[in-house]
Amino acid sequence: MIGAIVKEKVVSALEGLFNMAFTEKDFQVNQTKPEFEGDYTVVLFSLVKSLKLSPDELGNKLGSELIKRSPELFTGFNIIKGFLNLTIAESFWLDLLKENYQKEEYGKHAPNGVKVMVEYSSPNTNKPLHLGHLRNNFLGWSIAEILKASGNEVIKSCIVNDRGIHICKSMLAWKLFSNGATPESTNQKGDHFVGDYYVKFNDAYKLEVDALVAAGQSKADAEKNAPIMQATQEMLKKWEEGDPETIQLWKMMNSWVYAGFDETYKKIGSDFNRTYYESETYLLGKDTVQDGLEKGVFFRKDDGSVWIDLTADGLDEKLVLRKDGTSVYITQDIGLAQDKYKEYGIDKSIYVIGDEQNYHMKVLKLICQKIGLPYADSIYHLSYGMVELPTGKMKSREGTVVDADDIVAEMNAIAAKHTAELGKVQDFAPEALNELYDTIGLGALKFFLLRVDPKKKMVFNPEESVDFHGFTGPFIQYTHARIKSILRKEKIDPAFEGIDSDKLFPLEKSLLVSLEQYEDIIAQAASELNPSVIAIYAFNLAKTFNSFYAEHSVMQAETESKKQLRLRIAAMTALVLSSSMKLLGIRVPERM
RNA sequence: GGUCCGGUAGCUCAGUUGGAUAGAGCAUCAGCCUUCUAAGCUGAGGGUCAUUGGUUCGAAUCCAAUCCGGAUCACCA
Repeated sequence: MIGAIVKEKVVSALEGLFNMAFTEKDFQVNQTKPEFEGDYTVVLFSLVKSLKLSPDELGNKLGSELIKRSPELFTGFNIIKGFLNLTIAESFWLDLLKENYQKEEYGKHAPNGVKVMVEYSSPNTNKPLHLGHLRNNFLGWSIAEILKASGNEVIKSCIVNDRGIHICKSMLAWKLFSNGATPESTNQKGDHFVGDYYVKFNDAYKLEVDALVAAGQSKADAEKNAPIMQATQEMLKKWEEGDPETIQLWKMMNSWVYAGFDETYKKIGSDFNRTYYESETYLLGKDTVQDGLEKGVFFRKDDGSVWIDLTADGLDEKLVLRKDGTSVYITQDIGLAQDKYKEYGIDKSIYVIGDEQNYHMKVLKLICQKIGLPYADSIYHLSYGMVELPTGKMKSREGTVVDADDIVAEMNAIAAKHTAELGKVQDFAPEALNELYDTIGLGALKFFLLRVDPKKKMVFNPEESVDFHGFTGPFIQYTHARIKSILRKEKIDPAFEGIDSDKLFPLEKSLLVSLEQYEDIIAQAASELNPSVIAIYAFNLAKTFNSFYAEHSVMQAETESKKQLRLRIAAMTALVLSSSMKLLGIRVPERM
């Protein structure tokens, strides 16, 4: 905000001085580096040339003019090597503090009337969630919150991949190997239970393939001819024909999985306003293809299959309907994109999907544009990188996946261990302790997965990643708890009026400058669709507060005025820490 | 091979869209708990920003080429 105000002021000062038009793009305004005096800096180089002045001359003119025009905002300036460093009036920072130190909604933007759908999570019903899914869920949830905070109306959606050959694999394995076992009978979480049968299928399949290869078949033939695979194909056919027995088995196993997912979602805090099931959407989009054929968007090949030619866009030809008239992956995505519009009238659509689908999403957007979907230009693929282990990629076949439920439980256990060692909350009741472990453990995990740029792949080291010191969630939570401890002991006097007369110490000022930026940070995170912007901001704010905390006492402040000032700064810092962590889906405790 | 993404300290990552002496955390070393919570604070060491060339007042950032890593280019989803 203040950055924008400074720019505005500079533009009008320049126009007044030189009697010509300027825009905010003609120069840059940055925060002044700590080693120089001042708060915000105008970079003069880009103006020097056109105005034919030396940087010093221009700086002096501009600096004086700014102070002359806005003495209430600018109180001083200096020029160093082409940089005009401006000092902002203390009253500006103090007013900001006075107005906002207890405003819950501080930093949030007014509604902008834009409706956006965020689709995320999108699980398969044949295996439990793993670490990669967690990154997806945390990203999606956080992006939705950030968009809300920046004024958008947000609909969180989820598409469940509940049909297809892979689902039939676990169904068949259950039929063959379970002897009627259920999650209840084995005391297992439903998604893990079903996931185990998916693994059992693959084991059995591999044995059959090996046997056929040993008997002289080629690998490709063996993979096709393995009896268990053929039985699976048969089952998929039955499912598509609506065979009651198959459908019933499918429903039963899905219900197990959903029960497991619900538990995990509840634990990690994911929720959705609208859930789509692929079993209900997989036939969508065929009409659109017919339509597009007539309009010439698609074309039919001799064998009857339907394609779109994207070579002009630098891509290939892409199939949208098989020769037998059945649809493919992209077909239903086209249909679903239209349904979303019909149901909600959305202006934007964000898909949180891994970067291995960059090509697919590019094709989807192009097709939506060509068939004239109203919001097609605002389809955005929030593409995120894989989560890898120090040993390399996670591979389910090699048992190197980090299971979501396991890692959440492990983080809780570590939180419990640290908390016990520190011994600060021994008076907590057991339920309160468990809640605290949840808050800290999950906070550490979420922060770890959200603090890096989504599009980058990341390494998760089970040993090092669970650190609770430094650039972590618990560090910020701890800072919040520290502040709350002060505020429990010393109350703010809301009627106190005499704060203005005091000169701010550098760390007091730094905190206020940081707090002032919160609104801009939300806007930046929303426009970049990047929660790490928030994470980095919250960390820096907490760090500044901790330095302040070590340097200055709140309760033993030099004067009553200083005490009231610092209490307000502390309260507002706690507020913004809590608010920004909430945008990441992370709770902050009162004590820890 | 085509397309896209990435390469910054021993490790994991920032770098405000071209600005001041490239910054954090972890790890290492040295200090700080009779004073508001030490999950903290202060300081030190650690860099050919993959390489080469170009653009200009000025490049980690923009352009070109090269090297390395990854993803993708299915009538799977």
